Formats: sequence, structure tokens, C-alpha cells
Amino acid sequence: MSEQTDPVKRKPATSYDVARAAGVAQSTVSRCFSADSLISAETRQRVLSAAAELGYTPNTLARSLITQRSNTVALVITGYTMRDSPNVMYTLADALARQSMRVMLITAENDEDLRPAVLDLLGFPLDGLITCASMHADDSRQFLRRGVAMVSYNRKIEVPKVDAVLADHDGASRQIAEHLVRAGHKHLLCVAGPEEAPVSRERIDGFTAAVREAGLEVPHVLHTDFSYDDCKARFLAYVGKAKRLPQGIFCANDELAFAIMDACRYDLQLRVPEDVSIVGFDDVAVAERPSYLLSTVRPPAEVMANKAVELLLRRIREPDVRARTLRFDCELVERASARFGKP
Amino acid sequence: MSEQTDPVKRKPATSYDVARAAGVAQSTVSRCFSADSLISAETRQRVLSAAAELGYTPNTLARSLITQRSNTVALVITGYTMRDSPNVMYTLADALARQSMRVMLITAENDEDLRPAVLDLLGFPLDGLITCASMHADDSRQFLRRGVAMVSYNRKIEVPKVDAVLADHDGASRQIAEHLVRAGHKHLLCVAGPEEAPVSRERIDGFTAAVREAGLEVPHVLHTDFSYDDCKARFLAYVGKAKRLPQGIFCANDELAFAIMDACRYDLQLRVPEDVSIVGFDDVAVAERPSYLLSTVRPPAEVMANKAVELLLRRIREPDVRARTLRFDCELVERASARFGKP
DNA sequence: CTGAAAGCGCTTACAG
DNA sequence: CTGAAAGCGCTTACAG
Repeated sequence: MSEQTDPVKRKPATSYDVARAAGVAQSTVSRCFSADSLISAETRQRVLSAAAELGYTPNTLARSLITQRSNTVALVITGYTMRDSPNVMYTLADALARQSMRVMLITAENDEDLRPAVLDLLGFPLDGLITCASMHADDSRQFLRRGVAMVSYNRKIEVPKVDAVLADHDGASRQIAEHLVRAGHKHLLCVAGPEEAPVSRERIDGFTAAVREAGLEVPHVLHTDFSYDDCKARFLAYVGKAKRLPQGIFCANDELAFAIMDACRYDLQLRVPEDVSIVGFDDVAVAERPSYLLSTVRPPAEVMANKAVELLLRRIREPDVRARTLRFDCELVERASARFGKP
Repeated sequence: MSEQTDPVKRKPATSYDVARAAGVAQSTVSRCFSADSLISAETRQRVLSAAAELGYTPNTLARSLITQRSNTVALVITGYTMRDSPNVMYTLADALARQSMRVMLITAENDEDLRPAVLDLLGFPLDGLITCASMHADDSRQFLRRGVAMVSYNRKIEVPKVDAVLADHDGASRQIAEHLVRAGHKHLLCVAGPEEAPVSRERIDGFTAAVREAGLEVPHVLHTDFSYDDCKARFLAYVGKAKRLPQGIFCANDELAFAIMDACRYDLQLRVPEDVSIVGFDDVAVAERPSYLLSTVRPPAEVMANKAVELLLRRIREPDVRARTLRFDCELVERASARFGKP
């Protein structure tokens, strides 16, 4: 039986192996792989070619242990948010990668399921963490205590030293309400996610507050699990036993609005917007297609994601500056699915 | 000026700190945090409460360095795939998390941009890597050489010891072709992604091969950048100067099919499927909505993702078993957008 | 410019 | 059951 080493099982080469091959000290090898070290061109050349020969790359884990920088940022996100706005996630990950940060992805179906995975991360010396989900204040403090910089994306957070990037859902929802009221809609309906979904809640609250302030009857809120099917079913059930059809429907996001629009058109044979105005939120790609032409609200998601990364990097550099909350205006996108009243 | 330590800047407690607080050796502390160590209940109790007091969690980096297991798997995925099938990514990440694996996310807009980020990862002692993008064979070998288990998701890969999980795009596309031919469609068109997109190519190749074998004229292939707008524009331009309209259109994915359907209905005033049959691929959620009712193909994406993780774990345990390629049948989903001929 | 040495925070034989 | 010691693979003062 030969002693040939199988390349698959061979352990990666270390700086000692390279040092031996190049006839230098291990510390010299190390210097060749850090940016600003004084190394003679000739030595560097020899070391680098020995390294290439052995397929050597410095072990970043060992490096992190000693530099106390892991160059790793955790991205915490629920399955729902990921499926619903994959682009937010892509933009965050991409912006991080461009800053030479590694991205650790923490995901689970909802905030509660996320928690064990998040806590498990306490043992990993992260440089930073961006959360697109609501975290327990206690958990956040644990991370802060370990020196992890934190930024919250689209979730309010009341923990000191945690920055936040928020879309002004409240303001946009109020504008929608005002437009619908001004156009003469009297009977309004809201279609929301689950009771506890924070973004949905914010949007619906803003809308109903503005309707109340306009002196109209406060709209009924239909809660759903955010899915198309559930939304459609609940809406049809609601309409079935309601005294009258709503004239305007505000949905906490575009997917809900599509379900409502389909239900109105294909199940109830209503014309949109002649019989009913429908408004969504997010401006996903499908919204502008001719089959929907959904009036909606566009939060500046990419800008916000890039800003979140910027805030995070700043906080990594200066951990003790006061927490900043950046609030971004959303753009109203008026299409054919709703009658809006101009001021 | 007081010497009060700011909790935010305090370095995380180490096992030595806990040992001192509990009056035991550092190695004893370590034992309390590994599963199957012999520790007296009393000692463990004392150590654990000291640890809780200090907010101590073992540093997984240091642990990995010594155990040679990082419990980390890299997920390599392009922006396109991520936006197009966020659910694949979620399923992969979730399955990994359930196996107590950490997930490192590597993303970039396309295969080429992905490369630097992937190579950067060579320095991180991964346990495994799942790629949803095409990797250079050389790069794959570098990982294998470092003992990283690899699985390719929906990309053929010819490197030994790399497992693959594939949908049978070829077979499904051939079936679509046969159905369209049998229903009497003579003039067919294919709408593809970019020339080099591997999944798109596989689907289109299967379709055109079957059409050729059926003795019909080989369909023209319209290449697009996968975006709705580009697809629509190129299609309308093509139709504008074509001698006749195609009777059946096969699209490499559902998004392209939606663009084609909208163009047919709203720009060309054609009826679907009376004037033209349209078929997509993927069965995204929008496909079954009443505004589209798209006939399409459903690859068992969740099953495949779970299987990919299963293969990966198996290969982590047994690095040297022969490479396996699992090919999954897709389901034809017949809706209203195409006339299919029954055999 | 280069080397010898200490140390990052752990795990794990090895004794006792 | 517990402790002392070696070592995982690096970086970085400290000398020279």
C-alpha cells in the first residue's frame, strides 16, 4: 500500500509549511500577506511563489483571533422579508461585500424562530450586525456588550447605540388616506398582515389615523397571514357578510393588493378603479405591469440598504457615537388602480 | 476622570475570566461548554452561573481553530438567482440552520463578479460550500484541496467529488415542445436569457431539440437580459420585422413569459391562448393568478434544496465517496395560457 | 529588512 | 472528576 497522500484529505498548508519551503521564518511569511509590511522584493517573491506552489492562503480564522476583527457582519432576516424583498437583502449583502466584509446569513420563518440562531451567534466575534427583523432588546444589548456594531433596517429599535434606517411608512400611509378621502371615498377598508407584524402595523396605523382625523368613520382592518390565498379568502368572506362594499382599500403591501385586486375583478366582477380603488405599498416589479397598474408607495429600498451599511461601518469605526435614526421619505406612485383626489 | 469601564467597549469575557470567578481551571470551564464532558454537577453549576454573570459565551473562532471544524457553509449565489428564486435560497439557508450550520452568503451580480469573493473565501476554513452559480473548475479544486465539501445546485459540474442536484430541464422542455407540436403549433419561438446563462440554455436546447426531432423548423431564439423590459422590447422589435407571428412561444422562465404575455395582450392585442400559446418555466407564485394563468413547469425546488443540504452533510462526513448527481423530474403545470395537445 | 517569542481563546490528550 | 500543558495558525511588538 503506497503512502501517497490524497489531495482531498491533505490539510491546508500553513505559514510554517511555506516558511520551510521558502527558507524564511514563519513571521516573514506572515508579513508577505499583510498589506503594509516592510519586506524586500526578493524575499516576498520567494515566499509568494512557495505559497502558490503549496496552495497556501492565510487562515482568516487565526488572523481574526489575533486581530480581534472578523470582518464579518451578520444579516438577520425572516423568510417572509427575504421572499418579499430579496432585493433589499441583495443590496445589503452586495454593499457589505464591496466593503470587504463577509456576510453571515441568519434566517428563520419569523422573529421568534430567529432567536435561537441569533443567540448562537453571540459566540462568533462579529464586527457588526444588520437586522431586518425585530430583535429582543436584551439580545441586542448582549451583542453591544461584546462590541458588535448594530444597525436596524426598517424596524424601530429603542436600544442606545443602535442605529436605524427607516422608511417613513406613517407619512406615506397618511398621504394615501388623504388622497382617497379627497377623491370622495367614504367607506374604506384596510388589509393588513398579522396583528404583530411591525411594518404592516405602522402602515395601517398611519392610514387609519389620517382617516379618523379627516372625520370619516375609522376603517375596518382585515388581518391576514400575508399570503395571497389567505388574503383573498378573508376578503371574500368579509365582503360576503358586510353591509356594503368598501369604496377604497388600502393594503399593507403590494402582494396583498394583488390578491384584493384579483378578488375584486375575477370573483366579484368589480371594475378597478371605477367600483373600488385599491392601493398597495412597496412598488414591487409586478405593480407596474399592465395587468395590475397598481397605485402604490415606493420606499427607497436600495438607498436605505446602502445607507444601513454606511452607518454600520461608521459605527464599527466609532462605536460610541450617539445612535442615529435615518428616516426616508417614500414616493407615491400613482397608477390606474385608484382614484386619487388632487389637493 | 473616573476609571469606570464602558460596557460597550469592554472586551468579551474569556474562559480565563470565568475560571477565575468560579475558582476552577480554565480547562474546567471549557468542559462545561462541551456536550459530553465529565463534570460534577456542582462544579458545572458554579461555572455556568459565573459564566452567566460575566456574559460569557465560548468564542467559536477559537474553537474552530482547534477542532478544525468551522460549522460554516458558504452559499454562493448570483443576484439574479436570489431575486428570481428567493425561496431556494431561503430553503437552503433554513435547512443548513436546522443542522446547526452557519451560513456565509457570497453574492454578486453574475458568475464573473462572484469570483473574487469566492476566492477570498479560500482563507476561511469552511466545512462546505453550496453553489447556485457556475464556478470555475480550478476554483472548485482549490476548495476540495482544502477539504471543503461541495455541492452544486442546478449547475452541472464536472469536477470529481463534487455532488450535484439538478432539475431535469431538458426533459421538461422536451415535453413542452411535444405538447405544443401535438396541438398543431407550427411556428414556434423561444425566449431565452443571455447566451451564456446555463439554466436558460439547457431549457431552450431541450425545447429546440425536440422540435427538430418532430420534423418542424427549428425555432428562432430571442436572447434577453432576463429583465421584463428588455424582454418585451426585444420581442416587439422581433415581431415588428418578422414575416409572421409565432403560434407558440416557449420562455426560459416565468418572468420572461409574463413579459411576452403582456406584450401580446396589451401591445399586440392578441388573445392568449387563442392567437398564441405561451409557456414559462419555474411556476412562480404569480403564474397561477387569474391575470396570467400561465402554463409552466414546476421544478421541485424545496425538495432539491433540502436534498442539496443532505448531500453536503453526507460529504462532510465521508469526503471521499464518489460524486453523486441527483436529477429531479419537473411537473408540467397546465393552465390557460397555452393549447396543449394530448398524446 | 528579518527572526525569535509571546499570545489571541479555545480543546484535548495526559496525569493525578 | 479536575488541573497543567501543549497546540490550533496566525500577528505583532521587540531585538538585531
